[in-house]
This record gives sequence, structure tokens and C-alpha cells, in this order.
Amino acid sequence: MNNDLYIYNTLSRKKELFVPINPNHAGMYVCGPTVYGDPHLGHARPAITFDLVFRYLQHLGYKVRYVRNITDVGHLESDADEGEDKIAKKARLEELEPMEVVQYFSDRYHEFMGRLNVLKPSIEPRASGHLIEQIAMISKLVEAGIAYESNGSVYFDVEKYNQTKKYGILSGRVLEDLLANTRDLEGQDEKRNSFDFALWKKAQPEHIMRWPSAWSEGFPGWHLECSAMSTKYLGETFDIHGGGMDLMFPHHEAEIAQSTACNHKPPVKYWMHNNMITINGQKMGKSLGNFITLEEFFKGSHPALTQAYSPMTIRFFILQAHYRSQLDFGNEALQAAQKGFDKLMKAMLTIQKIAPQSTSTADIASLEKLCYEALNDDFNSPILIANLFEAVRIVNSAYDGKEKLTAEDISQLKKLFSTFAIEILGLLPEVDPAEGGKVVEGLMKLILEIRANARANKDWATSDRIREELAAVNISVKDTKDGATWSID
RNA sequence: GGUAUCAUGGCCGAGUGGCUAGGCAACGGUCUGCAAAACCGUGUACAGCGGUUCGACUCCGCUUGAUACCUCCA
Repeated sequence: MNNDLYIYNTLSRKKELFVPINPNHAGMYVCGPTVYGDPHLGHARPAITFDLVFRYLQHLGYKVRYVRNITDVGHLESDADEGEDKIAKKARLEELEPMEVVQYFSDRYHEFMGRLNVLKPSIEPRASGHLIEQIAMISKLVEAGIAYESNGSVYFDVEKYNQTKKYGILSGRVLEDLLANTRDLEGQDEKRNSFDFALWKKAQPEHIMRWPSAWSEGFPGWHLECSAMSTKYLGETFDIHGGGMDLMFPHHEAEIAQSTACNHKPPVKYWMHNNMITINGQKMGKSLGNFITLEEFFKGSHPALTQAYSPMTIRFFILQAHYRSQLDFGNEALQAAQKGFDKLMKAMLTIQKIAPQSTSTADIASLEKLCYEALNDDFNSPILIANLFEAVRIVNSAYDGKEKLTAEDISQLKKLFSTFAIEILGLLPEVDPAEGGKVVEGLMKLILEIRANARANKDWATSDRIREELAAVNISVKDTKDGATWSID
């Protein structure tokens, strides 16, 4: 592999050359969704970010095992709810079995990720299916003396861990500072220190989701599943761990501590974190109540949206920003993304119509090189897209006869688009639902024939009227040298 | 309060110690019966104040502002 890939590692806060632990293989774990609500734009960002990583690693020839979990137990509600499980709460409210809720929202998640053309991970483990592994891990930590039982619950002893290892290496936290900034929270009295975190929680009587263990009937702590499942499927040390920046502390920090204490080696070589999506400069999140679900985006049914946006528009919008930058949502920006995306897709059709020349005025090989350089520089998709637009310019110019392309150039350009736009960025031309209709096809043929006749008679009034009336129902007609073409907007 | 990140033209968003990011919008032009598309051209953008430097938007310091995390969140 002569492509040197550099990845920004949160651990070192530097771009580092990617060297896999096992040659030609890559292991990646990404924190997936907690399935108690409809997928929103915030879910799309990490899914698409690590989809790009997954696709590019595969393109480079790595055999990738990509594990993305589904959290279906263990996330505690806020202290106001006295530690009730999020899934259980929703289930009780709707009088459903917890697993019914999990099933429904998992399906919804998969449906919308599919529409965003996000590839399925290699393994998608559920926390509820790995109780044995989690309990085994807790036992190991208790035996090692790094975890302690208290009133049926088990906590990780952060201070003790910190005596031999360093707690806070990922987020730059210092234990003393954490101690100084303690707040009063429920259940705090069971812990030795406020920053200790739960490995196992004893279930309250009204708690529906519960499993037996040596300590109590209860459920696993919310950081544990990722440690248990990543170790199981990727090994004690694996290549890449991804997730949203908001998970850096305490979630990923806790993962590092648990896994290190358990396996006596650092669990992850490269930590990658995607940044947040903001709306009016504020994070889009469930707790803030300002999130827009993907369904609302696709239907345009949210007050903040002036129109519907297609899945590919959303995907393109997200990829136009670097994954480590904050991305601000806005209708103007979305509309710009939609138009830019259309332009890119149109060029892929235009390229089919270019007549090869004997000489060339374009340098496709250097363009390809720039595309690889962009991706190798910490997956810089905005730069890659800028380069693809250079290719678009070349294609359109060639179609206008202002650039000359050889047959070889044309095939290189086709390859460039199929490799970078479709295969790696995962952008697909969107099939208009109405376009397949034979009826519409036939009607349009007839209408355009009539219009062509009118035009032959220089009956511009009729010609224009047809075009305008069609425009009113979102069909645009464009006159070219070879006759009129139409498309549904 | 602590930790971290950021501040780029009408909007979104890259990047760099001196050389055009890109997309959208706007304006002018080519083409066209008109329109659209496409192509060509146009924008004293780098929060403020100091400092380093031959030269800073890019490095350093301060100020102001914003965001994230410190409590479930992608």
C-alpha cells in the first residue's frame, strides 16, 4: 500500500500515520445509538463520518472489521428520575415491552441510515445480548481490587486506578480538578468518590430491565458495554475507536480505564471524534429539545425547515464539512448543498455524452492524486469534493467544446467519479420516484412533440406557455441543440 | 469555576508564514427568439489589540465573543 493515511488521534492531538496492528487488517469500533428515540441529524454525522472511514480503509485494501453497537440497556436517566433506565422509562410510558421499544427504534435507525447510504457495519452487537461478557468483566475488575461493591451496585475505583495508571489521558482531565468540581447527585453516597462510575447498578423494584448477578438483580453500567463488546470482537487492543466528541468524557475515558485495568494494555491505538452539528449556534440534541429528526428532514415537516431535503443532500451537506469541525445547520446551507450535489450528479451523466478527441487539454492523473491526498490527510472530504468540482468543470467545459478530452481521459474521469463520489463518499444519484412512471414518460414525449411543432412554426407563445405550465408543476424543460430535455425538480 | 476547541467574504465551509480552496447566492459576459443550463470574468474575507518576522489571515501573548465537556446526549 503506497497510500500513507494520516489520522488525527485525539489521544495525542496530532495527525499520526495509520499503521494497523495486524498488517492489511483494520479493526474499528464506533459508539452507536441508544435506541429510545427517532434518529435525528445528530445521529447522521458519526454514522456518515465513520462510514467514510470504513469505505476508504476498504478502498485502500484493508480487510476491515467494523463494529458499531446498539445500546439497549444501561443508560441512566437524569438524577430527577432516580436512575431509571431510559429504555425502561419509555416502555412504561407507552406500555410496551422494553424490547419492543428497542426493536422499533433499531428498525427506524436502520431504515434511515440505509436511506443515507450508510453501509452496515460488520457486526452490530447489542448491550442486552452481552450481559455475560459484561458481568465477567466486572468480576475481573472486582477481583483485581479496582472495583468495589456497595449496596448491590459495583463501582469503578477511579482514584485507585489513578495510582498506577493515569485517568484522564484522553480528555486532559486531572483527577484533582474533578474532585474540586463535584456536584451533588443522587446515589453519590454509595460511591467512594464522586468520579467513580457504575459498572453494575442494582435495580429498583419498579425497574423493568433487570438481570441476575452475584451482586444484585440489576443492569450493567453505561460505559461497560463498549469495553466488553470491543474486546470480544476486536481484541484487547484494536486500531480505531470512534464516536461523537460529547462522548470523550466521561464515556471514552471510562472505557480506557476499565479496559486497561482489565486487560493491562491500552485498548485503542487511534481515537477519532466527530464534532457536533449545531442549530443557530447551539448543539442539536435530545436533551435540548432542538433536534430535527431525519424523517422531518426528508419530509420537510419541521418548522425550522423551509423545504424537504433528500437523504443525499443531507449526506453531501455533512461531507462538505470536515468531520472535526462544528457544522452549523441552516436552510441556506442545505439548499446550497442540494444544488451542489445536483451539479455533481449531472456531470456524471454529461460525461457519457462527450465525444473523445485525439488530443487532451486536461490532466486527470494529477486530479486523482489530489483526491487521494485529501483523503489521506485525515479524511478531508471537503477538499476531496472541491477536487471533484474541478472534474465537473472539466467535464462541462469538454461538453461545451472548450476543453479536449481523449478517450483515455474520459475513462479516467468516469473512474474518478465512480471511485471517489460513489464508492468512497457514498453519494448516489437519486432516482426520482415519479421518473420511473411510464405514463409520465409518455405524456412528456407527447407534450414536447407539440411544443417542438409550435417552435418549428415560431409560435413562441405556445412554446413558452407549455414550458411555464410545466414549471409550475416542477417539471423543467431545457432547449438544447438536439431538442428539448426535461426533468423533475 | 475547571478542561478543550473555535472565531474566515451575503450564506456554508477548506487551507496556508509570501502564490485562486470549493459549493451556494450576487453582478458582468459568451451562448440563446426568450429562459434555463453550461462556460468565462468580478468580491481590498480572514474578531480586536500588541509582538516575532524581510513578510502573518497563518506563529506568540492579551482582549472580546462562541461552542463542547465537567450530568443522559452523536
